[in-house]
Amino acid sequence: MKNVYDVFLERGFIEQVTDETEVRKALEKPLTCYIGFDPTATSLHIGSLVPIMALVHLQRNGHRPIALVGAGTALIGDPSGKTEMRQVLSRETIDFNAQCLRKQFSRYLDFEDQKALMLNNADWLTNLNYIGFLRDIGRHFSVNKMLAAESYKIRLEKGLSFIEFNYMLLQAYDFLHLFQNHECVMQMGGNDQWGNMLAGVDLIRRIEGKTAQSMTFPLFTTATGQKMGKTEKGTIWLDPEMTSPYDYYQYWINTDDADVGKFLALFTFLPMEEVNQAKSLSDKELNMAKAILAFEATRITHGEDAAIVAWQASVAAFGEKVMDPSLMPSSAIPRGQVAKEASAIPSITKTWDELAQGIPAYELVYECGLCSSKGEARRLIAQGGGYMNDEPIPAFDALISTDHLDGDGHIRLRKGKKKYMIVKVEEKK
RNA sequence: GGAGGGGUUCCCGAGCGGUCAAAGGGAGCAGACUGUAAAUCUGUCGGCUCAGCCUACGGAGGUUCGAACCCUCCCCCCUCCA
Repeated sequence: MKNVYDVFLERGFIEQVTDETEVRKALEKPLTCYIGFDPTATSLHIGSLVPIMALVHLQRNGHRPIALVGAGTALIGDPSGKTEMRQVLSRETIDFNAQCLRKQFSRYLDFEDQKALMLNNADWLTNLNYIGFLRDIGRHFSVNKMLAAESYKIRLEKGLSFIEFNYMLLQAYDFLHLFQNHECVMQMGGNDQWGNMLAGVDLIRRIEGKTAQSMTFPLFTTATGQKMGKTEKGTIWLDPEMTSPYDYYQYWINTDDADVGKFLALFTFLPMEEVNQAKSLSDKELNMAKAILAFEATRITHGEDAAIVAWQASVAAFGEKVMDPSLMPSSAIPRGQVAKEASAIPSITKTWDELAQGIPAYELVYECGLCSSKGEARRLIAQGGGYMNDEPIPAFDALISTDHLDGDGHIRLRKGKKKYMIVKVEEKK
């Protein structure tokens, strides 16, 4: 079997490693490796997908991943690379979030028979005794060194409170705790965590006299320099209640050209030989590759059924697309003719009577959520960016009524090129 | 605790008594061009019952016909000193 290290390497997961040869060697045998996740919301978002995929790769290759929910450390807030102190969340909120994340992880990892573990650092951190902690752990840390750390630099200019300054000690302690109690010898995480992770490796060396390893992932931004998973609609969450599978799919299909290959490697399990095809694609074919990326990514997070519905909805909204069967054949995306299925396109329902009277276009555009204010809706339509059934809406106050229903009893509203909304009507009584 | 400097619209940042919903930039949105991408150019960019009105310049008061701009108190941030 291939060494996971090489899988990580060829798929672009690696930014820094403590010791490349040692890590590769260690990964020849099953080992335990952890990644921490912050329970700052009830769902993870696309930003956490790289670490999640890394855990899945580990498990698939016979290792034991630990997903560590940082309910304890979230009480402190990591100052690394942040310009300001983080909003402090209440204990209750954090605990609730931690519970939600547990469920979420089960979609990606198999927790049967301890094949993966999910732990919460509140279990050991909240019981620490202050004096004991200072004497056992605190004495191993040099303030001089910490002050020099890159991750604190920004904050030294703007102010760093003592509570945050301790974050590094706690994360290091986590690693030590997992090392001692769960034979965890490696930590992975985003590159912004490098300093905190090294602190853990260091602590293990000082206290246990043993070597642990860490590895960081690049912090991905899109080719346009945006953070992964942020759009004008807000964060792209992994929870289907918070971000619908259709929106999730659309996020991926809007990937920058330059990112398609990279993302296929990171966010799908397609074999690299097929992923590499993407590099030579352009125009229509590249768009197909984007559809495959979107489909596969949606499938991993929301399941195959949801992915198929999203793909059909996309076809319904943006037109027929027949998938070339030779393109990335490992993908489960349906090939050939695709049924158009509009049900995943967001919709609102009006009663027959309401619609029969006619509703001014800007009101309807606002009401269905395409625009966040009526003023914006007016401007949108006045500037020609509002469409009904693929025709520009002639005036902002043009009346939309039952006359505009199509054969399926739908009115399709569109904002710009990509944002669709369907207005349905209740059956006439 | 003391001295000084600050807090402006999503972000940065100008404004320092009326012409200020507030320059400029960034982000966002739309149009043109395209490939549901990028870049570029154009427009737009607080809300509404939209030629008018309402809400906004850390908070609360005050001066004034009129305040983001002046005064008082409070809160927060930064720098230096303890």
